[in-house]
Amino acid sequence: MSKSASAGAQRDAAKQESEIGLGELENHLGYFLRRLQHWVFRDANAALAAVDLDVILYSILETIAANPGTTQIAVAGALGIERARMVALLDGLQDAGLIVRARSEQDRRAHALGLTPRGRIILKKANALVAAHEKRVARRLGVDNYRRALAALSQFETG
Amino acid sequence: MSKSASAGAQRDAAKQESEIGLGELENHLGYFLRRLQHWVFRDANAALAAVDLDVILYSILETIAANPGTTQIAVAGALGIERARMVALLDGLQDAGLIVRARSEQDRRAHALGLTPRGRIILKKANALVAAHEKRVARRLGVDNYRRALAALSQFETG
DNA sequence: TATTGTTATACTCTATAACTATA
DNA sequence: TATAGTTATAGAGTATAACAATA
Repeated sequence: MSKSASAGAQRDAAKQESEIGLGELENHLGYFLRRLQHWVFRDANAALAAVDLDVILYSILETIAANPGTTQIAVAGALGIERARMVALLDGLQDAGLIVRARSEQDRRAHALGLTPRGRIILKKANALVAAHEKRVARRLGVDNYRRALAALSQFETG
Repeated sequence: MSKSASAGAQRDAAKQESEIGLGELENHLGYFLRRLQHWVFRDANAALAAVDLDVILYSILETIAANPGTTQIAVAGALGIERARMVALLDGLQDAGLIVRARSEQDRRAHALGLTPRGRIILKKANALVAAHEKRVARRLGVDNYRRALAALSQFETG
């Protein structure tokens, strides 16, 4: 017998998946991107829950850390988030005491973003969790495939 | 001057992106997966709009074509879609006259899914549009990177 | 006039729970 | 008891449009 109903259901689902063909989808990068991303984000979000973050919030913190004093628009552009959505996300990070929004001196329309000391501590913990997650991804994909995928995908230019 | 306000805005956004660093994100596959997937899905959806489909609906049609008589659960499992959501998606395809739901003879709880003649015609057109899209992805990523990415990502096992 | 941050709205997607008919 | 399909609902994400302050 299986360890639990949920484990059994997962196994059955996997079995059914393997019995079904994908047709043309086998030749489409988008299908595999979506499939892998689904797993990667679930694993990363589960890991980051330990510091009350998710992938999006972590990415925002990391981007601010790498670009202190940057603006909401710049972070939104780098991460592909709508600037309208950034507001609520940054509100949350601010309420949690992880970031500060200061008036920019060069352009008083803009907010200069920065991490608080607490933000730096949480980000450091998050980076350790994400590094462990990244190792799981590499192991799951196969270390060689992981390296190839990272090398190939990182050369894609947005625009 | 730029060709239009929109083109100018895009260029400016790209410029700002290139001026911002990504920190640890540069080492994370998930970041690049999301970035590429964003572009790929937008391009594919734009292409499929010509036959009134999007990436999800196209994937469902292709999966049914590759597995005639398959069930809603099996398609949902293969594509990572919730079975609750499949209902409305299949309703749309059925209303458009592209698929049929028949009672399965082996298990009268299940629907045996199939394409209508019109569904086959539309899918054929969609496959041509998607093939052209796939070439754009390959050109944009670089043909070698594209091949490496497809080879690496396709070896990921879900479950 | 254009841009930054903000608010608001509508639509889509995700995650659940519960119901029905079957098994 | 469990599963296939369905309905309903709440939360998150996406896409837009509009406004105030500022450039």
